[in-house]
Amino acid sequence: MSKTSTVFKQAYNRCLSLLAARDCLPSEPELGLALGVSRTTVRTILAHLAEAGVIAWDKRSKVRLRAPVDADFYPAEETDSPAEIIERSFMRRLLAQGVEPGTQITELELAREIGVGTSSLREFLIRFSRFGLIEKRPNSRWMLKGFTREFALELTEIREMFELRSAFAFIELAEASPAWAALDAMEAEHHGFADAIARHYVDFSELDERFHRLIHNASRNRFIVDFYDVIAMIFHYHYQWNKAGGRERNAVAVTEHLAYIDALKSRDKVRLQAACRAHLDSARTTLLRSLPGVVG
Amino acid sequence: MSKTSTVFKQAYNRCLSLLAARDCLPSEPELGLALGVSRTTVRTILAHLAEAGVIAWDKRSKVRLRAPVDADFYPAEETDSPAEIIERSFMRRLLAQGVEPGTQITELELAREIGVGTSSLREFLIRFSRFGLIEKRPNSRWMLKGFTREFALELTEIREMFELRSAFAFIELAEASPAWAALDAMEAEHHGFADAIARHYVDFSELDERFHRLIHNASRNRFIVDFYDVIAMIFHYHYQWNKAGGRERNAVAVTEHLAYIDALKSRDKVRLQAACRAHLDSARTTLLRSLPGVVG
DNA sequence: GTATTGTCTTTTATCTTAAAAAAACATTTG
DNA sequence: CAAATGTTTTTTTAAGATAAAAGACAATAC
Repeated sequence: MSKTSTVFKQAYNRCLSLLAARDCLPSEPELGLALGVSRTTVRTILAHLAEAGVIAWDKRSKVRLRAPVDADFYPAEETDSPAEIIERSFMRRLLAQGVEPGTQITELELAREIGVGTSSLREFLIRFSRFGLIEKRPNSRWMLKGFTREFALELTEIREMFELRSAFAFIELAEASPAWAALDAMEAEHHGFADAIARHYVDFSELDERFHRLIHNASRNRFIVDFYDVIAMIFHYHYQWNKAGGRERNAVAVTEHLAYIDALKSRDKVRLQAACRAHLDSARTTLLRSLPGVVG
Repeated sequence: MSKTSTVFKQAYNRCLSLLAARDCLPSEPELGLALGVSRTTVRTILAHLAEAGVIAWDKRSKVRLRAPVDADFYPAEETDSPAEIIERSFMRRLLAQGVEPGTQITELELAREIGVGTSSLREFLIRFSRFGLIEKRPNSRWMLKGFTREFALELTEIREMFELRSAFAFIELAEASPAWAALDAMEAEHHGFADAIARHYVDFSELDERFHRLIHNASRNRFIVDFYDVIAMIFHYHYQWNKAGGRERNAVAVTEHLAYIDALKSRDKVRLQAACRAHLDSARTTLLRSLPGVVG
């Protein structure tokens, strides 16, 4: 087969949502910008919308004929690209189901099980190998190393080095740096969470990631910034399937983040080191406790 | 087309070299181990050797009929896999010729220029992207970030963090650890270089890499160990095409390594920090000085 | 009976191909 | 004539095909 049309389908759905609130659509380049796709895809979308009777399209005029209904949207199963499907099912195997360290995997077999071509799977594995959880011997199979206690310790060791260094870089930023404004905005968001934590705790991981990325960006070092991808990936999937104690965990994290933000604003290195360490320590403890096979 | 037979050709050449010194060959599994290939490939090699009249092969007996001559060997152009060809030509563009930061590259065009298929090239670029020199926007091109001063500074910043930490981990190793014996052996090798540096300076980079990998391994952290791949790659190619001052550079490095080794053996943290820093500082200076467009 | 060889099966590396999506170029419209 | 639309070309994504290489199993030799 060939390239899937998931880009089109996702953008089509987004365009339908857009149409719920408007009665006409902007120019093709503008719409492309809004949907994050090329004009070629925009025109495909417009053609389909016209065919579905949602809009009347004639050159510059794209007028809504009727409000979009649920049946107009492409179902979720069709909007995921093979790359996304592979990532999710692979991470599920690795983190949710848990695999024995040393398990070997073959590209062909895994591709068949997930239902994608070998090339997509192969590219995913190559991309994924930088996370340190799999390894390949040339002309031979991939070896799963497993999400073990050792992995978690090695990961957090680097994370702590990088985050501490980034935090120190942060307080050296000029007063006028947009990072300080972003920090203020995040402080407000955290207070919002502290108030209504019970209702929103599932969404905290997104704020958590944005907060730590803001700090890491202050390092102005691509290796430090990129390494956060590893952490984000692990935390994203691991906690998604391991929600035990999520609520209390997040309440603690919000408090620690607020202390951390305070310390950053004080520009006091001793306070900062203490606040940062405190948060990283509790993050490590939480991660280790959630691992299978560890009594805690 | 299909998989290339470079594994066979390389192993065939190595087997011919082996035959120069022996008058018969060992069992198939043993030979496979010696050549680093599977028995399937061993049997292909034996069949070809027999056909070329180099050996007489009948079951367990593989007797040499004549000494291999130059014409028996596969030429160098045929023994490189597409993956190796891609790596070399890509690195040449990037480091030797130097590219403007921000240059965009298309997979298809580059594949045509190098003379390989798009999938091989694509896989290389994905693998290479972890080095922080290229970046990709989905459904669009790759962007070369260039081997700039910023890159060199970001790279050395991490390198210094990791190496210092590894060096401290090294002196905590048990007396019985094989790493100490390996360090002694390397010290001797360094003394060999110090004596005959003029003749061998081109080979120093190999010893340099082994030395630093020995230190990094003491960290027992896969992220630190893996990161040395980035450094090794950069140093390998960069100095290969930038030999100016190589001789003096290596003489200095040997002296610094010996001081570094001494400091490790003393297990004195203050001395170690000084020796390690001194070497890393001069490595950084050398790298920065060799960059184009920097006066120094 | 263990190591070696002979045979067969599976898997990887690589190229080719097809459709989707982007990008470039040409034409029209306000 | 600048911004939009119409058209064509190029490039990426994804799957499939094929020979090389690895791996597994059966048969043989010492």
